[in-house]
Amino acid sequence: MKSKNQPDCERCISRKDSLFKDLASDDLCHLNSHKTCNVYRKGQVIFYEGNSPMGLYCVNTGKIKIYKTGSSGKEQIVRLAKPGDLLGYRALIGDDVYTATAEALEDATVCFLDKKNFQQVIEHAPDIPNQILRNLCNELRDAENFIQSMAQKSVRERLAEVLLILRKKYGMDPQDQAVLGVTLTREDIANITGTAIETAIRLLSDMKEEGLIAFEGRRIRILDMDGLISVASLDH
Amino acid sequence: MKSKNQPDCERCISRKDSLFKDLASDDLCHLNSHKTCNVYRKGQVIFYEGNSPMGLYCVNTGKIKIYKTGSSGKEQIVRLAKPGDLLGYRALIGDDVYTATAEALEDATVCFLDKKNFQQVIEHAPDIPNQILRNLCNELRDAENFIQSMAQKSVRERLAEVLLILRKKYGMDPQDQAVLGVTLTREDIANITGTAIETAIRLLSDMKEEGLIAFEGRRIRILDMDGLISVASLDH
DNA sequence: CGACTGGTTGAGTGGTCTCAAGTCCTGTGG
DNA sequence: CCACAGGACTTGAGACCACTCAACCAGTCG
Repeated sequence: MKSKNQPDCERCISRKDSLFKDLASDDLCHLNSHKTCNVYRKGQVIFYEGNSPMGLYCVNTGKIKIYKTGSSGKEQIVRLAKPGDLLGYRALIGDDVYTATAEALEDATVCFLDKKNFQQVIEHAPDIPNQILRNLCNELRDAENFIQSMAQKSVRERLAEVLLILRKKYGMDPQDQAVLGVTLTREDIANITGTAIETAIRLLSDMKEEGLIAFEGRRIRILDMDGLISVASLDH
Repeated sequence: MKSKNQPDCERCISRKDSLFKDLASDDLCHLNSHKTCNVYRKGQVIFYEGNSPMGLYCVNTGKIKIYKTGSSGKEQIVRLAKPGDLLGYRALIGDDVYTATAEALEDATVCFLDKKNFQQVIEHAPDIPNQILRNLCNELRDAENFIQSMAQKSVRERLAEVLLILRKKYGMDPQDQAVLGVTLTREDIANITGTAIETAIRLLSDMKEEGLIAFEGRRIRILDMDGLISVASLDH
């Protein structure tokens, strides 16, 4: 899985979105020389729920899902990651095992920085913990919002909300600004929404009938953003 | 609402459970002289969802619920607090408004430290952000666990889980180690579990019939801990 | 060509919600 | 002291949303 050509952090296009965006040139060099970078094919796992963290992952390219597996075997996706996002720092900082599994939604390159070198990078860039702090605050807010949605909204509302979350997280297709910038299987969509596959399919079809969205293969075109927003919060 | 006798941080019994447990004596003095302490009666609100944070709250005595209000007016309790817990730091650090309301479940004293003094205390005790970081990690983990429960478990399972969470958070009655250390209304229990009041009551009654728990007024006695644990995760 | 994965639709069941009625308890005022 | 009001709690009945099971289709890959 080890890639031959290690990406250069200094030239990394996703770095501008990451915690390391303000790193000085020589610290960046240190980071660069101590990281290892791996390629994961679609469906491969970056780390498993229950395992101990050895370091920090940084997504270079590709999209990742982070999910928990229930006793019945059903996945619940609790977070999504894109280039520039860090993975596994909750367990690392909290001195905990991974409480979820990270899996590539599409072919991805993910850099790895071990615990010791992460500490060293932090010493050179003391603002990084602050940024992680803010990151965690946002994730906690999102998580609590989602708890409320799960508790109080119908599946239809949540499904519309999930489409809006996907848009916010991954943006739109650069070639076509009305098409979601991520393609997921129906199963993944159901596993974010927290519903059965069949229910997700039925409700997506309903939205298609209502002219809110359209399907183009696995891609989803948003036809009526305001309509989606209103379904996500007001109906019921 | 201002209390006459400001509690002394140096003697604060809840401080040993808080972020300030390792503060040096003179820093503690600074903290002490810059905080204000208020008494809230049962049902009174410490801060409201949507408002901007002015500082940090620290629970001295009493129990607090933190909840979000849905469009239908129904509360979803997303967190609980006890003496020693900090409130409002997510919004403060994340430079965000409060995304939930904090309300006293019983008469409570809550200290307040404004933003500026909080910064000063941090400068004197640089380990505090690290502790906040770890705190956030734990809260995020708990929140993600709860998302999974909401998504995949039946109300019955979640209700048993909530009883276990209450036990973990508030412990047992010091007078009687089999009785939960917190008394909530059925409505609050329903609002943590994410269900209707009537459903919560029905399922609690079922558990009583099954000999898992017993009611003593509003207090809940746990008769079969292992049984509860198995209901919380295995049944379905 | 089969096997397999992802997607779709139908039918039936049941868990959970809502509405409604009624009881119990506590505090308050006459 | 009693009557009453109001809040918390309980139970019943009916409706409906969402789940499960099952069958089937379309595309892909070896």
